[in-house]
Amino acid sequence: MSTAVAKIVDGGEKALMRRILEFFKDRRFEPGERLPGERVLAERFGVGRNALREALAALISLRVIEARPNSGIYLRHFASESSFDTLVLLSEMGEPPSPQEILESIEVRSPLEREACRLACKRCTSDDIDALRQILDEIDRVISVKGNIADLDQAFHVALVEATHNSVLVRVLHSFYCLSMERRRVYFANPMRGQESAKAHRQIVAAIEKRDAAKADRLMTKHLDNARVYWGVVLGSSLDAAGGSQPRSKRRRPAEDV
Amino acid sequence: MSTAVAKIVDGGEKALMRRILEFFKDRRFEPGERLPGERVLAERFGVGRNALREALAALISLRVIEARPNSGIYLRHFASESSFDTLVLLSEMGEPPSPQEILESIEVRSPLEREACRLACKRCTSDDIDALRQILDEIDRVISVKGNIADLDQAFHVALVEATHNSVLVRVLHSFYCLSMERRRVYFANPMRGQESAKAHRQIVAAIEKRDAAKADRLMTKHLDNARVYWGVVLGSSLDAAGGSQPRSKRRRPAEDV
DNA sequence: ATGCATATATTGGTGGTACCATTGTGGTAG
DNA sequence: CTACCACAATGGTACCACCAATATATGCAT
Repeated sequence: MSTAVAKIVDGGEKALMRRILEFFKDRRFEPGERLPGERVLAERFGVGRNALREALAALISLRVIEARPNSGIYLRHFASESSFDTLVLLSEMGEPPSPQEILESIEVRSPLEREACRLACKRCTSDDIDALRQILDEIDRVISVKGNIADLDQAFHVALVEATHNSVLVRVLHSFYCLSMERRRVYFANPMRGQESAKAHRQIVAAIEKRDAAKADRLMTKHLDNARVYWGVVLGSSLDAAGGSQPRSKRRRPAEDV
Repeated sequence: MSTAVAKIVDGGEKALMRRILEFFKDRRFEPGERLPGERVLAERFGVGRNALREALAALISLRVIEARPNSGIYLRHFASESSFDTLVLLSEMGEPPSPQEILESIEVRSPLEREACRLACKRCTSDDIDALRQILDEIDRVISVKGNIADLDQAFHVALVEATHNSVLVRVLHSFYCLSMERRRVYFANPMRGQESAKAHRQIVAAIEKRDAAKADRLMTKHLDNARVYWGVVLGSSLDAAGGSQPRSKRRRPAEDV
């Protein structure tokens, strides 16, 4: 859905933001460096100062740049200061994350989702469980007609994290889900993965319902590990052994574990 | 620093964004609801359409609203869809997070920082260690003159997470650090806490240097627990028993299970 | 009364201009 | 060399006119 929305909005601001960010990369602007004035930039990109300022406002809100009145626009430290949602926005406007960023994202998601499982075990209500079960049923239905459960998979994970009743965690993980939406769609193009996923989901929900945090954690770890390994292989990375989960005794390649 | 920067930028867009968000709250807009047109909003807030659109562009980039051409502006689902950085931006413009959000943030930070410790043990370079030690020395210097180490504390945590060489993790945690900057300053107003913190930092760095992930994790857990308990007490919450980590007496090892 | 076609109003998107307050700079007078 | 002042450049803001697309209203013809 977020993609569909993005398509709607796309015609506007975001294309310009992308061009601006590419401009930064091309020109090798250093963090802290002052970049051309608004009027110059507007002319350079062939847009009015108005449209440019809107794009800059968005970039400011994402902490990519900062504007100092009567001085200029300055590039912030890119990798560390700019918000994670910069990546989300970029991916929404068609700039796919790099393989590196994908694997890094999975690495960050894992401990968060595991924490979500543990918290859900502590705090979930029967309503939360109902919501999860409803999504599980819907997933089964879609699987039975060989549909793509990408959206429902995200809905499940959202519902799960909402069961933690921690709105900050919901927001953070929601950003991750948006970031990986395209990849999720590819992943679930294979219906078999949908079945695997559905099975794991049911087990996780059952563990949460029984308030068995250890089991829920273990199941989620395994569940996420599948995706991590999959993308590690697909992207041909060597990061796989450095994933977000701790050695679960077996299934760990000591190959490059430190 | 981010606060200082915010002060510089403050005069501009952000005040308007805050007013808009307050307007949403006051009017009890429901998610998905269409809100007044740009021209109406501009007049309502007594600003030009231009300034309003810049604020909207920022809110769009944070996924608080979405604009559909030839249709209107629509409010997105607030708690789950809007980005975590919305909170960061709000705090930068003087809207402090609620106690609830503070404790929730700590709850999310904890597993991330623990993961950062583990990853740093695997991947940190001697340069990373040097950077950390340099900050530690600087912290000692400031403590010796009874200064406030809030900024340095953040620098330490940033340097630590940078030692993971995971840029996504850096971005996410950086957002958290920005969000809690004001509180950190309050916390370290008491020099004793600075000393406690410095000691814990040294132990953590030592553990990381020895690649002892279990110990680093344990130390970080304890370190964060101090802050969690502190803020739980200060904010008078009952959430403390539900925090991201277990009671210290239980001495959890890295990923074990719980 | 119905139904289709046209006109109108409204939407967000964009470019342009003029102006403000502030600041940095550079030249000039002392 | 210093002090002062004028000027240029900055981002911040407002207002305007227009566009393309849409939803709504209108009106005409059947």
